[in-house]
Amino acid sequence: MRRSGDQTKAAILTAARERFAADGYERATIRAIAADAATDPALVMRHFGNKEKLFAAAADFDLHLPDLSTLPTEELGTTLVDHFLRRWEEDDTLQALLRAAVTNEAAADRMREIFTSQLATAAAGLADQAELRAGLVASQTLGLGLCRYVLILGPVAEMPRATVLAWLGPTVQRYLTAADPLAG
Amino acid sequence: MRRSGDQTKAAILTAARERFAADGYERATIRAIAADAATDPALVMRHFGNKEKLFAAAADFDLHLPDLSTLPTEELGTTLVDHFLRRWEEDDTLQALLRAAVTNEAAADRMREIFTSQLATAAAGLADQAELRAGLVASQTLGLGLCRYVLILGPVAEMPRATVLAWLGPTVQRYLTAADPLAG
DNA sequence: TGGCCAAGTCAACACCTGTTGACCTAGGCT
DNA sequence: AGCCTAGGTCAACAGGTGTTGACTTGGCCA
Repeated sequence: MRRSGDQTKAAILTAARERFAADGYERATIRAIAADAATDPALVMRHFGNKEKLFAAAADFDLHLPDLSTLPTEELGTTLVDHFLRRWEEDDTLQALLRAAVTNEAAADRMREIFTSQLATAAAGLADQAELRAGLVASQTLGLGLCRYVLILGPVAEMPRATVLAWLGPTVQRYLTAADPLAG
Repeated sequence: MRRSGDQTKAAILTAARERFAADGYERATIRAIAADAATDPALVMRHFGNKEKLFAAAADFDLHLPDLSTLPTEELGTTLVDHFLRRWEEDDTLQALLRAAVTNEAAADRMREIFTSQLATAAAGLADQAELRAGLVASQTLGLGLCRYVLILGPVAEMPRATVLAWLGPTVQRYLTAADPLAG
């Protein structure tokens, strides 16, 4: 029996996400991805054109942020941190994106779009200076993802979920809703 | 006139730091580094042995954290954030280290040592759970460096220094000195 | 002056990369 | 049956990589 085109394409996509997440853009080779998907490098090219487009397809990502305006104000920060943790864990995509973004301009562009536009849109309506607040939240949540899932810094990686929420929740909360500390 | 061995060695080291910082470990090639240092790839090998050792030499780094116990308690956070900003800006080393650490295990190891041991040592004496607090501070400061200097997220990269200090200072301060929010 | 050694040059190696094009083959269609 | 096409295989390409070894050259010392 032979696989359908869509089946192989999906297998390639999954393998690509795993490789990009584990190795970054340049160390993830088409040959390795093809081998993981039990297929031939040439088929990868036929399905996705070239390595850049394969990455673009594998790293398609949306934060799927909840509507923050319907939440009780005091739970904002914790809810958001919890959401980020789940987004990191349920998928290899964010890890692939971050590992690649550090050396690949296309990946960096996508990160900018995600952590600037998407976050700023969600932050709008809570307080003024939505973009600045989105940037602050990005700095803390990306730092968490970097330390916990990419660099695997002992204390951060081993921290129980509840501890992360208890410490970072208030930080994100403040970034989103507190008054500008420089005003006045 | 011919350069001394030490002069070329130093030129190579500088070029290597810049290339590793700009391109990451795999995209920074010995040939490019040699060209930047106006020398020959073979000389790079003679001076440093191989690429791994060259990176190790180029990414030699110490946070040089101030003694936190002598500081007024309420300035702890701001002082530390300011110190990190300066450490990122005065040198390409931290950027080289972070860009490489994402795909290179040796670089990741060094990052772990720096942002776990060095920070935990400085945090000891301020409160209990020094390692946990070091991890929290690492997540915020590395996130800041990542967003501001590596990914260059608009809002974070353009934020004036004073704004960074005003927002992140209190966060770091809390991570270092506040009581465990889960206790009791 | 002649010799010696550090410093620099050059060409090649073995290997790996993305990518291409020619080829084969299973299996549903008329 | 026989064809046609989607799916798969294979070998090769051009280019770039870290690394090596043999060679040349400049400048100091005896």
